[in-house]
Amino acid sequence: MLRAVEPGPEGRADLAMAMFRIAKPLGLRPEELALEVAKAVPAVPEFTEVQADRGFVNFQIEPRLFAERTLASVLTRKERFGQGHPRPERVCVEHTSANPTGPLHIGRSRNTVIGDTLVRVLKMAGWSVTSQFYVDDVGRQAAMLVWIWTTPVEAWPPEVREAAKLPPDGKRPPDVKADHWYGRAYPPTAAYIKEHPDAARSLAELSENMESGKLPKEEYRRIPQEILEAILASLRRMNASFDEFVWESDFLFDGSVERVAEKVRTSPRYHRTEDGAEAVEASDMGLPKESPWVYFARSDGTFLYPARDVAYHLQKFSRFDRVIDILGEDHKLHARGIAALLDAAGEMRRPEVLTYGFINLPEGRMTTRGGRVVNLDDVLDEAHERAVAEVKKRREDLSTEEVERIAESVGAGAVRFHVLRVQPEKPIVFRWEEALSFEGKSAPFVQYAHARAASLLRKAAGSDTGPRLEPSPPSKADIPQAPHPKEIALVRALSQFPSLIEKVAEGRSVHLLALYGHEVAERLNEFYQELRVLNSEPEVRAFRLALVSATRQVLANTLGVIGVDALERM
RNA sequence: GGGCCUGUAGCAUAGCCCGGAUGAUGCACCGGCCUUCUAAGCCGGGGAACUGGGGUUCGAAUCCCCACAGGCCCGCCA
Repeated sequence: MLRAVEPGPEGRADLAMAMFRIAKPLGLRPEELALEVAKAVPAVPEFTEVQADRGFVNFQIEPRLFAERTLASVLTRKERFGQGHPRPERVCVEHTSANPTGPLHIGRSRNTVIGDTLVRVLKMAGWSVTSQFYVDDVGRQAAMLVWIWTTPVEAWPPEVREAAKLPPDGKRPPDVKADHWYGRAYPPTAAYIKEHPDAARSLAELSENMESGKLPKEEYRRIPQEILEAILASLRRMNASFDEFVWESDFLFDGSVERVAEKVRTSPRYHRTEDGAEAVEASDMGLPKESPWVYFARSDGTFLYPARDVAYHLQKFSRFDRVIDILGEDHKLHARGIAALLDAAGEMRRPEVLTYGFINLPEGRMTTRGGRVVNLDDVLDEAHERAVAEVKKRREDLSTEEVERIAESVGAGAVRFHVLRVQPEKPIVFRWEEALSFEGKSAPFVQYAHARAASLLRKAAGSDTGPRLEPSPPSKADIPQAPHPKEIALVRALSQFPSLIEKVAEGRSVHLLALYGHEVAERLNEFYQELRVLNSEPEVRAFRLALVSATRQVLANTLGVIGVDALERM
């Protein structure tokens, strides 16, 4: 694709056209063609200057008109600035879907940050979006939770009891969240079962009773449910939430898994091993040639996870036009297996799979069983604590409650922004100092710019404790003959928001939103440093107030899309 | 061994899909700026032949091939 007109280099041109490609077939020198073209462009009010420069045709945009149109658009559309036209398709975004066996670690939070941000940006772009969390309450790890926690603590295997480090009375202290509490026994139980075949057998039996419905689901969902609630509480701190929860076991009981299996058995891909295990052949769908099998049922007849996941996806396709899954890169191959099973089940549609790289620690990969994990809650708590110290350092006038509230927004925002700003496929090495940075490319930097703008607007309206001034769009007469370069740069940044939303929604490149937020904040800070607003000359005051108001709005919209609180003061 | 992804200043990143005009930003470093709108800020400076090697092109960080390095995966687990 040939992009005829593109942004020119900073300071030289607002828009530029390269002549090289066009010049060649015409047998002309690009430099000459540029001169010709520049001469031929008719004078329009949008451009102040059209010039040839070494094979490029450079355009300068008329700043007053540009400012007038941009500010009018922002100030009339307000929180809807950037909103795309409604689109008829329904989209489902499944993300996070963490097994409710313990607390979320920071690595898994990347799934949430990417997924929740994508949901927000797709909504802004005009899609109707439903977010789903797939709750795994089937299989070994779910059974393990039931197995250990329905047994009185005194009856636990001693090594499990010791490794779980429960208090002497074995009761959960009120300040310990359910995910952290139940999660304690999980790794030692897993280790114990590995060592003890008899335990493994009784676990398998329990698992079977769960799947067959002998054990009522209310019974075995109790603990996963509690853990899930606790996980959701942590996610809420990061402004992430879900529209729907889909329980894996439901597909077992409504017969949909069985129906999938029946369909698949008629497929040419279908394969049954000598032992009676069932699989599908998928060497043509990216599975390794050495083991092209996607197993969906064990030889004892019980179903494997892929069978349930396919049933789940068929349900998604029955309700949605587009299905997006956010997965860790370790699930890439499984996603191909699901695609193969969907194919065998006669479903031609495929989920769009977005994968992201792991968050590792400087000393290596995070492992729950090795005890080398950083929990999301710990990161959020630490972020909160550091933010409290920062806020107190600069604001002595605020109440304790307000300091707490601001610190929570700043801390959680910093964490979310830190994870968001990196292109998803890149691995991240988690370092505390970087994750909890409150300056530079960070959420607090953007929040700070928003708070500055908000403060200016309140003061312009009369009082720092009152409502913000809401200027109407400036008329051309209000706009200075020659706006300051800092003003133009700011207008230019604001004008890019709608097309950015479009681009991010289209390409699912959510990290660009964080970068854009930083960009706008930086432009505002530069403007703020150089030019006065409140006590400026009367001929520019109205324009600057409108510019500040528009900037605040765009910052608020950007922060809204990335899921970070836009603060009035900090 | 095979497959997918990544490799850009001391560190962390954007740009790569869709090739263009002196490679952008943050942290760190050096030097400035709080008696007027919040210094979580601003201004200035040093620091990169974009992992290496070939190729395509008027032009390559960007496209193609090879090599090297790192991440992830290759279960009748989920």
